[in-house]
Amino acid sequence: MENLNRYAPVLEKSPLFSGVSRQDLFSILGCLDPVLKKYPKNNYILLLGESISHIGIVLKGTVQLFKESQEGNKNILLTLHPGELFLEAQVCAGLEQSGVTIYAKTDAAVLWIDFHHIMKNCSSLCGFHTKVIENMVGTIARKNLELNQKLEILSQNTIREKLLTYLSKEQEKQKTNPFTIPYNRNELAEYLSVNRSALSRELSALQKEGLLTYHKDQFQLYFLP
Amino acid sequence: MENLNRYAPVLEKSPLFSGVSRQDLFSILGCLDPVLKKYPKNNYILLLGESISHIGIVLKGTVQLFKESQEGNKNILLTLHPGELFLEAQVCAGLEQSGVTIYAKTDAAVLWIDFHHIMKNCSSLCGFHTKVIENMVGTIARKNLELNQKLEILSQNTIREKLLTYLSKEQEKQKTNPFTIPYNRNELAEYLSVNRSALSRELSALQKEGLLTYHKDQFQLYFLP
DNA sequence: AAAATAACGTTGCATTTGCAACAAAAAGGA
DNA sequence: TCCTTTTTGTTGCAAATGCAACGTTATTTT
Repeated sequence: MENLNRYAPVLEKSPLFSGVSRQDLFSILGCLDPVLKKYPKNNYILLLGESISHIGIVLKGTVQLFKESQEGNKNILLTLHPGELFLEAQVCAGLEQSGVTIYAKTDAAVLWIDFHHIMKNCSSLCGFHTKVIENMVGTIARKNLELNQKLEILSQNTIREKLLTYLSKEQEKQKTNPFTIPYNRNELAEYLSVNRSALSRELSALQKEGLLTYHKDQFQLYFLP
Repeated sequence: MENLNRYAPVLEKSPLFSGVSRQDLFSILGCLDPVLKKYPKNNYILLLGESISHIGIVLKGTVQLFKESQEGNKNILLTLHPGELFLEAQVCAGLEQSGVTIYAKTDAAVLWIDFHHIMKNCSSLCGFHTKVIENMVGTIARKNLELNQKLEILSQNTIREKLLTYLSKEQEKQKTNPFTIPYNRNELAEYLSVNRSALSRELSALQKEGLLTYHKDQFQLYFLP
């Protein structure tokens, strides 16, 4: 548990513990029986098909979720940063095996918490537990809305429309106009499920037409979303 | 509350109350302070932008969720039947205004339950509450996985792959081999976000190649998923 | 039954996209 | 600094897709 002290700032700002004071945080953690694990850069955290019973909290580093097809193609589903949860939907839905692959893009640390420990009220800490459960529901619900947004992007039928939909949403989220996206070209192409060179082609066409400018992962839009 | 008696069978089989006996059901309902409302055929249940604080349970009729674009195009997101929940993700995520329009396709009845009443344990009924909360989390989490499945389908890059992915999943779900899909061609094309005639073209190609046979909404697969 | 409507399949053509190969630019290492 | 590796842009070509128009088959209505 002492090891966890250094991650207290991350845990405090984690959506799972939002609204919980640092003191209460450690009371709750003592009750949730969490497991801290560390993963070196470019190592797998969880493989497709492995059994799952715990939800994960990223404490350090960048963690990516992939969907692998039988042919071995990898498709980025999510990129996670410290404080964020993963596997919570699968575990809460009662899945027993992972349908995704999880990967440490940088050196990473993950806190694993058994789902049943979260849902079962222990007698002494009901108040805290209620808050944690509420936070977990909220987290899953927000992820739900995010998935809906990605569906909206992927259901556009041209690369141009996918790009404009994605960039608009990203710009609205960040509320600044030159803004930075969290993907390089390859990753963006994977995220949008399109060919990388076709994506580059479309980007320069959009720039030529004056709809936007970009450099690397910096974008500026010249149209109203 | 008496009015609710006639809807007990629907409520019992609703995912929100699964595993709850009829007796307990009414205890819980007394504590959740639900509001029953009826809507005539072809009337709006909720407009875009209206404030939301309650989750809905369809008690009777067919209810449709629409996404409206700025241009006014309406896009069916979901068609709901008795027992099913709606707005649960939006409300649990803390959204205060609706991003969708909801509509009574037939005469309908809806039970509205304040989200905060679900999450706040009342002193006397903790056991029931825990079950209801668990059900709600599970429902949102499963919807989450469904969205992930649709994302997997839409992230395939050819119509052929989208079709085969969709049909495989549908076949596995139904576990019978000549099986029936819930869409006609137009709806299937919309679901897969592809052109209808291109879809037909691909279907007959697949049939010609012996991978499957079909007639209307009946499909039979000749490959192992 | 006849007529009208809707659903589905087919096809030619224009556009979009994927693919591959290569060039240019940027980043990282020795 | 120089060299290597990675990232990004460019382009020709083939394949896939959207689009539109039309014919056929099912379904519904009168």
